[in-house]
Amino acid sequence: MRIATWNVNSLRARIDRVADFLKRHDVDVLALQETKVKDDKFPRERFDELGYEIAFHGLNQWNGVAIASRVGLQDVTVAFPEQPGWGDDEPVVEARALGATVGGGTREDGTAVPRVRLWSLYVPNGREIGHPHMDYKLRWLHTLAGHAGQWAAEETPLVLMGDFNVAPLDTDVWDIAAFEGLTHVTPPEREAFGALEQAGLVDVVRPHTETDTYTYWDYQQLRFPKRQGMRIDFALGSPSFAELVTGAFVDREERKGKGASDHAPVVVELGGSEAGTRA
DNA sequence: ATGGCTTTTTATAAAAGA
Repeated sequence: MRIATWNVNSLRARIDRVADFLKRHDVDVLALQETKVKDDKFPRERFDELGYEIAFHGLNQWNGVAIASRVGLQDVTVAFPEQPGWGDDEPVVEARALGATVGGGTREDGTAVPRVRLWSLYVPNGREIGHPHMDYKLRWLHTLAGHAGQWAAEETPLVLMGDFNVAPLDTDVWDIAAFEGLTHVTPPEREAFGALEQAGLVDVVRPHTETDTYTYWDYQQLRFPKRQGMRIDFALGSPSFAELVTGAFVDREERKGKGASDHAPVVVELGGSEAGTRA
């Protein structure tokens, strides 16, 4: 079974790329972020045609998350408990978190599909050090981490996937010196990301990738051809999920060409359960 | 050079991204 996550930076602008990606890599489940589409304009027909069930949540042109699955899609949850909102007087809980349970059935060939509890997450950017959005980002991550331990203790393997907007290691950016005074690499952000790891989650992709593997390259300054990127998109799994993982990669090809998102998809390969392993 | 790119909107300038 293959599960992927991708910040598409507008789903409607890239729906053909998404369809090609699903086919090319034989992806069973895809978590999307920054769909930038309100629910009433979501291109659900495209997923129907491709044979995927789809859950989505978008309030306006900002943010937006979705989960597509061709191995079942159940118990969809919009937002996590106590998810912080954004705004002065009446904070709005933005479209940044969508949970669903996928898999759990049997394939046509009789092999078992692992059952997985999945969250598609789009962590607030933070904007600038000292900006209220940074406080929002930190509260958002710490609140999420406050629930992660309990979720990870459930029987169903858990994975939090998405754009975390934090580069946990200095080597996760192309030049740490160039990030002096900028967001994504500050100690408070790394601590907030670390809280998820302290809750028992592990990065299931890093062990399968090179140190200089990135998931994001700025549209400006020719960052992609210069290989000047950031690793900020992750799949954090519970121990039981991590045991299922047999491989992972970043699809760098998706960042190439006209009409690419500034993020590349991250793909996680799962082996079968005891009941059967897919060939 | 207070930008350089890309997307959205009941647009056509401003916000957001990172």
